[in-house]
Amino acid sequence: MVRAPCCEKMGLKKGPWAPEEDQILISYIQKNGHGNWRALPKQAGLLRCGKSCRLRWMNYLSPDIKRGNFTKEEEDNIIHLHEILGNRWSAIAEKLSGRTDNEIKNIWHTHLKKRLKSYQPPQNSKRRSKKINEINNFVHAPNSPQISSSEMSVVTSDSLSSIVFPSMQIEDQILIKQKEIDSSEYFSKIDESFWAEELATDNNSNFVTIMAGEEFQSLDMFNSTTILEDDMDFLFKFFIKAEDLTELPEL
DNA sequence: AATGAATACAACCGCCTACTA
DNA sequence: TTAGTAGGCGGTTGTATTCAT
Repeated sequence: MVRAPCCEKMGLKKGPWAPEEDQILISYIQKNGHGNWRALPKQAGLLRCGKSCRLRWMNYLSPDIKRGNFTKEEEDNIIHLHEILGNRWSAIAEKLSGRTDNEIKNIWHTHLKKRLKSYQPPQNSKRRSKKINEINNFVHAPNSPQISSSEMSVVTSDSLSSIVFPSMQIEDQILIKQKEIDSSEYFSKIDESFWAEELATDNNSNFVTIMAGEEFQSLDMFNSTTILEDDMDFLFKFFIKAEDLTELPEL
């Protein structure tokens, strides 16, 4: 099947939008809405293709769009969501009201990527692989310890309560969490010398609980008890974030 | 002041998916 | 079931602006 080009007709305008074109588009949509983007330019009297109109409205003209510079909080939100969602810009945009996927994509490429340059996850380290094996072996051991109710109460009653409720999606947990910490501080601190001391599973709820010193943090993130390399990346970063709240010793 | 490099961001391109006839 | 279409998405490009020399 051959897809027809967006702008079949010759003479349709491309490039930056003129203020007059913006005004025509705004007026038309305010009056008639935008049910059919393909038909819209003809009905509105614009020499643009429907796709171009849609893009202009969605990314620039819509009244729902928040203009102006990104706040520090918004930038932190993007960084954390990108850790979870990757380059799914529209999914990230859904979590940031008033910001478009295009805008978020742009700010990622121009600002935020650089901010994270200092953080390099320990990809191929022997220590890292060994630790993952240890953890997986531990998790699958028939006599894996169970989380006691007293341990769980520690998890859910202190400052970490917002990130451990099993009914919440992990993205929501992060969204709450990210409001409380400053990402620029901890990314530079990460190195592979910092790991959980022990790990235990709750077989009933698929919880993974990391124990470090006197503190316990629980992550409702695995549907299976196998910890994969990718999970570990996430777990690693997540744990570092949790560290900010629990005041673990300096690295 | 001139100019080349770097940056910012709006807009486009092409692919994918959902929907419909 | 299949072909065609519209809308949505992520990657990329083009151009205006800012910065550095």
